[in-house]
This record gives sequence, structure tokens and C-alpha cells, in this order.
Amino acid sequence: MKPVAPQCNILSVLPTESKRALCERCEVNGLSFCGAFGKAHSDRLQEITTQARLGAKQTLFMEGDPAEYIFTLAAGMMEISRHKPSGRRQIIGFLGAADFLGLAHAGCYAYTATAISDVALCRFRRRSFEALMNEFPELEHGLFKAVSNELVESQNQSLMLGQKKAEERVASFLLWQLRKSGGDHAESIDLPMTRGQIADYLGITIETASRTFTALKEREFIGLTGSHKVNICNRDGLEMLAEG
Amino acid sequence: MKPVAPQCNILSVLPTESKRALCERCEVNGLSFCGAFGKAHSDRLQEITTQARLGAKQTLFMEGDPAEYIFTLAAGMMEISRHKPSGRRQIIGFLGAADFLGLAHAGCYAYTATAISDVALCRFRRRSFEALMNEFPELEHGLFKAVSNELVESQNQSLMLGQKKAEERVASFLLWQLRKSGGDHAESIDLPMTRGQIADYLGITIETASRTFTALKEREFIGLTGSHKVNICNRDGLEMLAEG
DNA sequence: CGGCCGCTTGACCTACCTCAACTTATGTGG
DNA sequence: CCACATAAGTTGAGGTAGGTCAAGCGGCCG
Repeated sequence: MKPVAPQCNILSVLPTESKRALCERCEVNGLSFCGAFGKAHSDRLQEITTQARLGAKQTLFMEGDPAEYIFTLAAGMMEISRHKPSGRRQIIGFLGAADFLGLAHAGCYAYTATAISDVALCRFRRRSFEALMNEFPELEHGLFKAVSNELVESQNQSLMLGQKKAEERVASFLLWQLRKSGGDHAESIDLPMTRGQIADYLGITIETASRTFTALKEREFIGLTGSHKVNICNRDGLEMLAEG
Repeated sequence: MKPVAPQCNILSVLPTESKRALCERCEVNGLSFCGAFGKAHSDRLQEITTQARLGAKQTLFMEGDPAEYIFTLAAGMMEISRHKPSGRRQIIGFLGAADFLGLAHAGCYAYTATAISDVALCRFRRRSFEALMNEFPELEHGLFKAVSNELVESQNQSLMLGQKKAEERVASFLLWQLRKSGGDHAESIDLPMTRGQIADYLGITIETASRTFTALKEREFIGLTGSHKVNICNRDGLEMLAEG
């Protein structure tokens, strides 16, 4: 895996006047921590909000950068990854609409964040956000909840990597994506990430990931329309597989 | 793995009058989130603190129980674990002095907590603690930081389970325990947990864990005095191994 | 003393990794 | 719009780390 291209922070910041309109239309209102709070104190939050966009494959920030901003992902998908001194890298999560982004450890970002598809973000200067949190404790509650959820997710991930077999991992991953994207009733999912990224996240090789997709297709658990479009044919079956 | 014995919440609550004395002597003051805060508002915190003890192998709470309390671990070691519907269980962490305990998800504990050695805890009723947080935002900051650290830990765990080999896992585990227990200079560590618990946590089998310990001993990276006492003979070597 | 539990060691087996060839998408310049 | 280059994905063959099963060892407690 080559080093990440140094094209960080390429943000095309949108004109100020459109901010409110964008935020009110924002698909994630009511879901992310800013949504609930924004209803009550919309104007105060907007004062410190910057809308931003980022193209696919661009890096928003790198692990270890000073953590000046925090973000909410409004649309699109991003990956977050961490590096080992040895140079090895692992994707530790995929983020979708309404997810929080920008956890800091000792003042620096704890992971690298890269766009998988084109994305839209709300950006908050950390200092301003902290000031607002001091003023409105419910905002801090919201952020706290977001981090708690992230922690539970991460522990799920540990569970998975700790004991599941390749097939169980892929099945879990597909169901997780299904839940995240289309509510519970959708039957097809779009996977903007590559097989390589999925494999990395699941702790298996590209080849094993690919073989497993093929096997699931052959056994008619899923259908594949190109490699980024998956139809769930036998959801209950997948749930069985995922449990192990 | 048999189901956890239903001996939850067996707390021998200490007499009230000794609370302050205990807290002031508490080894973890200054480390845990209550420590820093306690210096300034010691009396307010103590009002809602209950000191408690728990014997080895006893369960403090189970995943899914209503999360009425939160805890700080003052002395001893605990394991936290999660269950899959299938009945499989995985240890997702070991907690030591100063660690926070009691993360809730939707009002219920997100994991099961069990004492490995005899432990001493500070217990706070969640509602009281939340009230105090509303009054003193810096207390919420402290808790927030504790959860953030837990998240980073958990992500480290994912990194490990995702790509490390058995030997790298054991080496990382030993170094992590070393750092946690004796500062950076200690040369021996006490591992109160069994090989089975270590293996579970590291996502390998008991046999592999045992073989790896033996191999590390044979190659003189470590020395073993009984199976719960480890001497670090070649720390740099271990660091190399751990990185992979 | 005897039973139990945690730990170790050995022999075998399999799921997954590695290496390699090939096919299919994606994108770029003429 | 096609030709070519490059990246992503699939498939096969073979090797290995670590899982599984089974037996033996040592300490601890009744």
C-alpha cells in the first residue's frame, strides 16, 4: 500500500449565503448530533458552520495532524484508517450520512479520513464548537452520544475480527451496509468502496473477499450487478451466516 | 464457554464514614476522571460516591442490564466482554486502576463486566452523576475524554485483530500490560488473567497462546515464573515483534 | 490422597494467505 | 469514438499459520 497522496484539505468552501438553505435541506438533520440541537438553536450553530465538499479519493485529514476542525458527514461515504509505524495500514471504519468525524487524541486526529465517493461535509472549528458546548450542554451530550455509539461500533468490529470466519465477516458487512443505507427494507446496496478496501476492513485478503462474494452469489444469497451493486436475495440466510 | 454465573451485583458496600478517607488514599486520584475533578469539588463528588468491593470471578453487571450505575475501578483488574446471539463471547478489554466502567447504549450496559482479581470500585448512580455533570461541565469533559480514550484503545484492538499474527499479538499484549502496570521502567508484570482469557481477547486459541508464550521464553524475550508472572528480558526485541 | 482446573505439548487438518495468470472495468489522449 | 494504459476484480494452485482434538502435567483444595 503506497503512502497516502498528500492532497489533504482540498475543500471547496461554499458561499456563505447558501449555508442556511443547505443545512435546512440537509438529509441528515435529526440524525446527527447537530440535527437535534440545530432545531432549537439553528442560528447559533450555523454561525460556526462551514459547508464543504471533497472529491473521491481525496484526504480530508491525516492521523496525527493537529485537530483543528470537527466534521459531520452530510452525504457520500468516507473511510477512516490508521497506520502502524511499520507502514501497514488498516481501515477501521466506513462513515456515511450523519456520522461524526474528527476524534482527537492529545490534540491530534486519531485517524486518517479519506473520501470514497464525492462527499459533503459540515465543518466546525473545534474551538468554536467547544465554546458553544460550554454554552449549551445538550450539544455536548449529543457529541458524547455520537462518540459512545462509535465506541460500540468499534467493539462490534473487534468481536468480528476476533472470531468470525471470512464468510461470516462478509455476510455481517453486507447486512451492516444494508441497515445503514436503506433502512431495513431495502433489497439492494451500493458499495462505493473497492474489494481491497472491504478486505482491509474485514481483516482478510482481496482474493478471499472476492472468492467469498462469488461463493455467496453462487449459493444465491446475493446477486451482483457489476462489483459495486449487491442485491440481497436471501436476507435471513445471510443473518444465519453472519452469526456463525 | 458456559454462561456467566448469575451472581451479579454482589457488592459489599463499605460504611459511609470511611468514604472520604478511602477516596483520599485512593491510588487513582489524579488519573481517573473523578480524580482531577475531585480535587476542586471533592465534597460534592463524595456525596454521590459509594465505595464497593467485589471478589474475583464475580460479575458486576451483564450486557443488557439497565445501566443504573457507572463506576471507576480503584484497584484490581476486570474484564469486559460481549456476547453474540449465537452464544459466543469475546473479551473486548481488560481494565485496571483508574479506568472508567459502565458505558451504556440505549439505557443498558453495552458489555458484561467481571472481576478477575479482587477489586475496589467507586460507584455513582448515573442520575446523580448526570445531575452533577450538568452543574459542572468539566466533569462531563472528563468523562468524555475517558470514553474517547476507550475508543482509541478499541480501535487499536481492531488494528491488532485485523492483521497481526499470533506472536505479534502476544508481544503487543505484554507490552501493553507493561505500560499499564509499571510505568515504562518495570521489568516484570503480573497477569492475573488466565491463558484462556488472554487468548480470547487476542482472538487466538488457548493452545496457540500457550505455545507462543513458550516460544517467547525459549527465545529469551521473556522469562516465566509460574504462568502469571512474566519478566521482560528483551523489551526492544518485543517491540520489534509487536510491530510486525 | 484424589479430583479438578489451568496449562502445556504433540499430531493432524483446514481455512486462509501467497503468488501468479487472466479478465473486466475505468479512464485518458489522439 | 476508439486504442491503449492502468487499476480493479476474478480464478487457480500450492503452502502455512493456526485451529482442532487428544493426551499428559502440575498446582490447589477439599
